[in-house]
Amino acid sequence: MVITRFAPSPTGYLHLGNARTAIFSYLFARHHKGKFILRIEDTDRERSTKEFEDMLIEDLKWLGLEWDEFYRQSERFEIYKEYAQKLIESGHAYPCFCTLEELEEERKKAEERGVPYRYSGKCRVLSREEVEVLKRENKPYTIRFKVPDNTMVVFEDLIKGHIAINTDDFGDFVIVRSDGTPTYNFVVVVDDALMGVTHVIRGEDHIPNTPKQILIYEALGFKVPAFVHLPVILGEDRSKLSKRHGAVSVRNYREEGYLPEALFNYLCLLGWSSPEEGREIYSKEEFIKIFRLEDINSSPAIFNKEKLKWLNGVYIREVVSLERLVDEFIPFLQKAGYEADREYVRRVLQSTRDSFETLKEGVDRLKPFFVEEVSYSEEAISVLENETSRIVLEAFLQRIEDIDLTQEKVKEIAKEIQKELKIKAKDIWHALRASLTGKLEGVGVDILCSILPKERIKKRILRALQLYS
RNA sequence: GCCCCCAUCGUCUAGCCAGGUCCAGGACACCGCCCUUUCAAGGCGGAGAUCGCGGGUUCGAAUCCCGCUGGGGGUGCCA
Repeated sequence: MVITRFAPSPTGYLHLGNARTAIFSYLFARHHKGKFILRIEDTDRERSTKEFEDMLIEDLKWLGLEWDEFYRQSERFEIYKEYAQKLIESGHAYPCFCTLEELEEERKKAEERGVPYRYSGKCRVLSREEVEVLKRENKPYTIRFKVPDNTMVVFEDLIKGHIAINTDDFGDFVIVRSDGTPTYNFVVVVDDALMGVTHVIRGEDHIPNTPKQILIYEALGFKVPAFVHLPVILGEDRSKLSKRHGAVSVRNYREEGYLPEALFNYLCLLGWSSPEEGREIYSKEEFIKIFRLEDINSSPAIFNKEKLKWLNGVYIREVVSLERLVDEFIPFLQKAGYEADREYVRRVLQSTRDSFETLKEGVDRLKPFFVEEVSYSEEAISVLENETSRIVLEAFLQRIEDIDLTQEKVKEIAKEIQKELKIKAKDIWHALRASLTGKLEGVGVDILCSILPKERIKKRILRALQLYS
């Protein structure tokens, strides 16, 4: 059975790159009817917080991911301790009493001489007696993994292919900190092995860690899983997507009014392309059905907000159901301080959902449907100040009195006014638009009139008349 | 510095593994036209890549090989 996992550390909001990694892991597991695990990697107690963990989980759920098992590394320290002990006993690891300062010194020296830095292995040769003495003196120590000299560690990455790295490139590394907490490269192996993870899917920034981990798998007698290193997501300037590129967390996009399905879909399109050439819109279920690792591109992709936005627009106007759209839209309305009953919102969106690309943009564009009174732009005011506008508005008011306003009816009335009063169509619509929306651009006036309660229409026109004619 | 990864329109990509059907296809963005009461949306069309560069191999290379360059990542008692 295929088992994959997503293993974020709760040190910030869910990053787009991580979200994509999670999605691919999830899709791969579901495609193979396997298991998907969520594991919180909070071994770094300094930087990890419960708040971020909660946010991470919330955002993952919002994206539509569900997991079959959940773990938190901070609750598994006993297990790691046990395996660290095993490694020491089998001679694969040893205590290291070097201080941070000593190591810094070594590093600096290496740099000065222009040679790649590796831990010297000073403590590797300490005798059992020396270790006992130092321990008795209560000297703090880390535990280091003993890395064999000049050995090629080789693995077949399912995306990158054959990768070979020489152990001399890294040297003995720390697996347990001096405060007793285990480090990433060590716990990730213990957990993946114990949890039966078959495919380790993660960002390519982990490639250099992989040989270290393979060495631990082997030392512990665990089966080495398959590795899948996803290309990273880059910002416009081709450097790794990060905070300085602006909105980079799932949360940001959620708050901007992006639909989870659209973000999910877009993230999948970064680096993955459908075997059905040309098709880009897929539901989660469809993705699960056709997702294959072979279709993942091995080069990094630049995140393009424009395309995400376009895709979100596609979802808003034609993919999600009206009811879902209403559900998603209402919180944004409320946040903007507008109130409206569900049925009204439903009617508004039914005829306007094809004209905006994010929910936030939608709220802005549909303002005239939800506010009591509008405020006028300079251009709108200058239109309203025209004599023609006054005539149009008065004529319109007169004619809507006993009529049930539909889009067609509004157009009819406009035509009547055009004919009878010899006023250009453009001027009629301009006047109506200016008085009803306070602007010269936006939703169709006929649509607005067919949905906005007549009392409000009258009130707005009257007010415009009062103020500017 | 050292190690590793990557390289097709501005961007995401198809094609590359199994060389000819590719003077390179699609999507976003861009430009133009149409629709139209405005702005969007939509429809139609256009421009945009000598496939990073240089060598090979071959009758033939985006596709195979070598070198170079460029970009990215890693180089932690972070993950």
